[in-house]
Amino acid sequence: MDADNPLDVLRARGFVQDVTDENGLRAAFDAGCVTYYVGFDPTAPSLHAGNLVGMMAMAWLQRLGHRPIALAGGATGRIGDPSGRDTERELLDEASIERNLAAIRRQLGQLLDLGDGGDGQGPGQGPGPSGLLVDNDDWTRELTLLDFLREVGTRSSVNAMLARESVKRRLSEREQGLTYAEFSYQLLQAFDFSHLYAEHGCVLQGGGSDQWGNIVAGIDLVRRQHGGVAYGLTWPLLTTAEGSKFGKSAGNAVWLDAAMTSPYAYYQYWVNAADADVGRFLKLFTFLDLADIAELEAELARDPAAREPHRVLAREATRLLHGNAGVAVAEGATKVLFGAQPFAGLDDATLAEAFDGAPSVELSRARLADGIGLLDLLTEVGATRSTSEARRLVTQGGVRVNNQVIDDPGRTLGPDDLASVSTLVLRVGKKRYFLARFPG
RNA sequence: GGAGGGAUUCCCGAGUGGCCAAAGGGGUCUGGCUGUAAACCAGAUGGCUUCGCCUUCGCAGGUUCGAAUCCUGCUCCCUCCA
Repeated sequence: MDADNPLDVLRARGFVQDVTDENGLRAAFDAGCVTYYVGFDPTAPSLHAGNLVGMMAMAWLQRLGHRPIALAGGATGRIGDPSGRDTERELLDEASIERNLAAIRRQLGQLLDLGDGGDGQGPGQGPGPSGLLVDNDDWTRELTLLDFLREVGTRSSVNAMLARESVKRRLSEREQGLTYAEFSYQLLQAFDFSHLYAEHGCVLQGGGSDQWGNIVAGIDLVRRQHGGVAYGLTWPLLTTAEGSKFGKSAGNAVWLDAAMTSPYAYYQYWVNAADADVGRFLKLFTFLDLADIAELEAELARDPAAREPHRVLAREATRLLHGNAGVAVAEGATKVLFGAQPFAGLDDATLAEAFDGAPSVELSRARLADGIGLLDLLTEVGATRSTSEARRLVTQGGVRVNNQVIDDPGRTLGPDDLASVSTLVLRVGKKRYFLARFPG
């Protein structure tokens, strides 16, 4: 067995759920540079942690000498994949999709060399040739319905389409139904694959395991339309050890955009990984050697309370996205926030750095002088959604001002409560911090 | 086209005239324990100017001192028959 085959590398790290033709793909990898693609939906203003699996898989393959194509689903994103979702996706307007595409391009560039003028410093950098970022809107927009029916429609079996699990489920659920657009999604995605095969010699599509059906549809179309051989590879859809969805923190997505999820919050997400997930995540989301990871896992077993492997995971994951500067800020803030000593008498700059990324609100100094109700402030800062909720939290002892518990819902805050010259630190629960600034 | 059944607070799901802001479970949040964990324990979970008041039980009306509960119409869904 050839330990250097990309398939083995990916499998050893947990990226492989299923492969269509293992021996064929293995041979293709051995034979030379394989062009592969992974699709990303431009339905959000940023990619999120859930997209990392695919991004890392792509980066590994590029490192091993193969050529990535990132496909932004500018066209398919306008329809919505019915796989794994119960309701039809809301359609996005053109402007948002354009904006989202730009973000995807930027973020993928952090891990991959897409040869598009990005910084090219991505850790995916290796012997592999520069990749490509394409938008399927480019070849779908001009396509007429008749062309599509002739090229794709005549080569697609409705019987096969109906047999797909995602379609079957929606058809049997009378409550939901399936629109024609959604039904056609698999053909559009298949067409993407076929197009990339013809244009760029792309012979491999990767995706989450929920994409299996769509990928297979593409492989079929490549064969029927071009007589070509193509492969598919899926990775597992991650859930955390607690069974919750991977990449969600307090119900919110963990975004890759620093403006949406600060480096500190991002770092915290990883530090908070469950013990049972740390090893798996190290393999998936860092480029550390497997041997080093094995060592970390042993360390975790030996002394779980130290949580050193968690920190390594957080540091590496944060570095990939936000660089060393991001790591420094995140670790600095973590030290202050979770350090033993109370942070009294700090200056604004220290506070600002420690809390970089914590939600903050600027309020007028005059209001502070007049006295601001604690409940109102909690709500204004975004910690709570209503005064009632704020009252509950305070009464339950879940609120701290400058790290000191205040359980009097009638409490009014004034200038004396500032932690520094102009900043007041609110903390809800164990780890949620909010800042109120009162510039003088 | 005909006959039944159903729509309840974030989700599931009780509730058939006052004791219902609405059982129970899930989820979530807070507190305790701890390792910034898991498990476990406890409390909370519509809003507000919070010992009280206001708005919620598919939508719109009506009966009643009083309705999530009864009546009328409407919308949507399900099951069976044709």
